[in-house]
Amino acid sequence: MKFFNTLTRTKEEFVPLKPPHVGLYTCGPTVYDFVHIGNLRAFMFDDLLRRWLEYRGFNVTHVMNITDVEDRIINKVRESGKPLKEVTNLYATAFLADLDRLNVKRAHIIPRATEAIPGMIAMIEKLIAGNHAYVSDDKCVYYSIKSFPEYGKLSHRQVGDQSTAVARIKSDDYDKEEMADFALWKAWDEKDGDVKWDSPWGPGRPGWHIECSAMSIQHLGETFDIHCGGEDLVFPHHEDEIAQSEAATGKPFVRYWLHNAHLLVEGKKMSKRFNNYYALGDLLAKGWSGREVRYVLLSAHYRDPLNFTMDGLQAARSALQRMDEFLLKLDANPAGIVPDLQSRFDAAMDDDLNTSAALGALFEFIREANKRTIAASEAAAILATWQRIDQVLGFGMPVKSEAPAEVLALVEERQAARKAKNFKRSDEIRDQLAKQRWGIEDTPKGPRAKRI
RNA sequence: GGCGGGUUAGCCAAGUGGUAAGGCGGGAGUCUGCAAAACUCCUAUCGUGAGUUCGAUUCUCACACCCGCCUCCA
Repeated sequence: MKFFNTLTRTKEEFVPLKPPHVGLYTCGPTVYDFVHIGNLRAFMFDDLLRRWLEYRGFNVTHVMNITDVEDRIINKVRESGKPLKEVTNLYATAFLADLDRLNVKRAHIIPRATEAIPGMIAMIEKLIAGNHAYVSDDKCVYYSIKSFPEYGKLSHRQVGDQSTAVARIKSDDYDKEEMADFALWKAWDEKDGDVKWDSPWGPGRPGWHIECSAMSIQHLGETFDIHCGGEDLVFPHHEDEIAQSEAATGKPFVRYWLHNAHLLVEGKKMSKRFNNYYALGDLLAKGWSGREVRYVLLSAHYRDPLNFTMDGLQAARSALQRMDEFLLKLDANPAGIVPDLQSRFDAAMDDDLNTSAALGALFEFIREANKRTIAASEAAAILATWQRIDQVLGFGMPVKSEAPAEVLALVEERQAARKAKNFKRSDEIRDQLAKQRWGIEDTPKGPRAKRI
């Protein structure tokens, strides 16, 4: 099993620290608004990775944080006049519901930043004691980049490089020793209202990066296996996490860093301005299912930009119908050869989670299987394999819809009309059933009613 | 300006130093009373230019366009 590690920029064989255990930390949302389809791609990727590890027999501990204190949240609190908890609970609850609708597995542990502040303070104290951080005149605490020579190893950039934007930009807001230094603790300000916690440096709130260091270490240990996030988090967020964590513990922080690419919507950067900004709820309101969204999000490799389109959703709907059709008929029909479905699927996924190739293997299998008559014993084997694979893809197995008695009566009536060569009547009945979303297939074994 | 990613058929999207998976859509058939489902065939010289090579879509170098990061955005 190989994964592309951002740290080394190469595909590496994955070997956990303590097999079969795997510690997995994935960056969760900042709950200041409903998540959008781009955010969801990241969480889908986390889910895929976690499912693949479990499929491969690893015992995964999956931790995903919820960031419930941050500038934009504070803005929301101020604008709405509602307490912090109320604002963050609203969006956190909606977020988890979105995950459910996409059939994303819940992380085993979902810590919230505001519940982990003592741990963050302890870590900051450790950093100050080790001369990796300093308290400024404005009562903020900053991390000193120059105290960590390896800073930049994840994002592969040189700090202090005059060509970087960071070096060019002037900061009037904060009292940092060096531009690239980042806040570990932000002193309370009037505009923060009630949002504040006591600390050895006075009231304030934690900086953004420290929460992930504190919470991941608390739940997974000082060195753990995998840390994920969107590619935008590589710098500065994850770079800063490394700096804080390794300076505080003196140990390597994360062994494999995996980052997913962003997506485009209808070929363009997603933006409210382009009218192509979608939350999951927007798509569901248009009649798409979570399953269809899931399919689209899994159809491209996670490290490539994905073009999310309405046409793509339609294509996903058709593709899923093809799968369902195959599976639903399987027990009645059944398998020549269950060729290398499993091995091809496994090989594709082992190669840095190549879902496109994995889906390709599935469809090639469907075509081969559809060509032949399948014995019942083989049908059972196929279904068992498919169910195993679906533990990873998470589309769910199709459920046969049982037609109600009145539909079945019409089906029989139509069949009688056909026997009597009364095709006008039989077509009428078919049209009538179609209006009730029931389709008919005339098979050698007789008519089959199916949901359409 | 720095770093990174991308550019494959109408759309989406894998992949390989020896002329390119899969899905969707479209066209033509088989089957069917007609359909549906399924199956068969057709639907790409892999952004542009040059180089390396017996041979490149795949390697190298330019160029173009797109995208991400470079001040807390997945």
